[in-house]
Amino acid sequence: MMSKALERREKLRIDLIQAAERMIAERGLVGLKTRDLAREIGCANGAVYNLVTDVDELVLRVGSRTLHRLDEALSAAESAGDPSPQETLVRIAIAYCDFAAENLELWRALFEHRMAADKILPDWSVNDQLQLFRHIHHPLALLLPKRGQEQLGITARSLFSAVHGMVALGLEQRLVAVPLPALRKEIAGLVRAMIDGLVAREE
Amino acid sequence: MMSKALERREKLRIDLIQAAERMIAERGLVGLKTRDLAREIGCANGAVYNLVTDVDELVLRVGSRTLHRLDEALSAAESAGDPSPQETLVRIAIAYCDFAAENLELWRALFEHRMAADKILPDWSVNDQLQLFRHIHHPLALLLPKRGQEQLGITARSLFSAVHGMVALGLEQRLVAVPLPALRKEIAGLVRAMIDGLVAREE
DNA sequence: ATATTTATTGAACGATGTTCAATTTTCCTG
DNA sequence: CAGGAAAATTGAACATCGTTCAATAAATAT
Repeated sequence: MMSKALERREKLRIDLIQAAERMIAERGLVGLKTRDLAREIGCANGAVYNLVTDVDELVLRVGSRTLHRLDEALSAAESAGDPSPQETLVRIAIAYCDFAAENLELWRALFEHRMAADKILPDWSVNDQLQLFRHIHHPLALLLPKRGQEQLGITARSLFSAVHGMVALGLEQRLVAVPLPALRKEIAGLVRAMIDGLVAREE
Repeated sequence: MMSKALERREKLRIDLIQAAERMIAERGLVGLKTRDLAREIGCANGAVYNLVTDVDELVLRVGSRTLHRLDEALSAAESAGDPSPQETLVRIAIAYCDFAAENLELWRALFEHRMAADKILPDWSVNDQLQLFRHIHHPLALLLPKRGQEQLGITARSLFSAVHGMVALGLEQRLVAVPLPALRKEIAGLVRAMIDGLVAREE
């Protein structure tokens, strides 16, 4: 039942996604071109649309891979080192910063990509994204024991967003680019301050 | 000396920028098309390039207007209400959030727009952007009297970036959209926590 | 008025994402 | 294994962009 053809298709699909990943990493989201992809994986331009319905889908598939790698990086930071919740949250924030710096274009693609407003993004893509807050949730629960799950989720999201903002503007070279070590130090300082403030207000 | 022609040109240029502003506000940065602009201001497609060298320049000009309006909104928030530095900073953060919500596409265009890597952005555009941290700088100086100008500038930038991150991810409809009142409340809470934490660490 | 300088035009160019009829390949059946 | 059905692949064609530029029109200077 189409085994040979399906195999080839599947292999090509993987090649395509990897090629897209390389291309985004090297030239940014705007540097992703179907004709270049086709040439790189050895097929016709139109064949890309046999493997993927859209470039949108392609970008989402690359984004899924990026999110999973990011998830691994945050998991590693979560478990390694000082187990106190404060320092765990600081490590996670620094790990987020480092991942963004080391995977700048792929990380940017996660947020820069805009789909047509009418198209809804698939479930697997949504789930990928929501997993990120998970890492913050647990240490934060230890620090803020009086808060319910709901409130905790919101605060986790806020904390994540705040760090994201520091990384996003910090790595923007358009303005004065902040040197990475300085950025890491700033993030650590502000995360500690936020935690102190949150814990103090809790009591 | 070309007075009639220069007048017309100048009027057209203003029309063009205003039309671009409307178009971005209505359809986002991706909805900005030179042919639509030309039709709207009543000139040929190619004439757009007599008024502006690029669409890049056009986007930057619209961005400059947006930044100035944002600046006004933050200035208003800075002076109105409780003059304590804590509450002033909270008001500025909320004002940033409100401005972003009310000018969503124009505000997004400030950050979504990417120029070709080789092109350098003009001075007037850089200056516009650096003004924003100014609003935070003064109240923060009152709260952290021991810090020098340099350190203060960095912290101001971090605080701004953190709020920016909360607004950016909070207004993203791709994930679970946070209702605006909830977002405002979250921002106020985290800003107060950050300030408390920063002040406590200062001593 | 006429010549010269300048501004405006809109057709054309080169990319780009996407589609689709024609072709080639793969698979199933007798 | 042969040969027709089914499916996959192709690459030319389409629509839409930003951008350019020779030709035209307008404005200014003489």
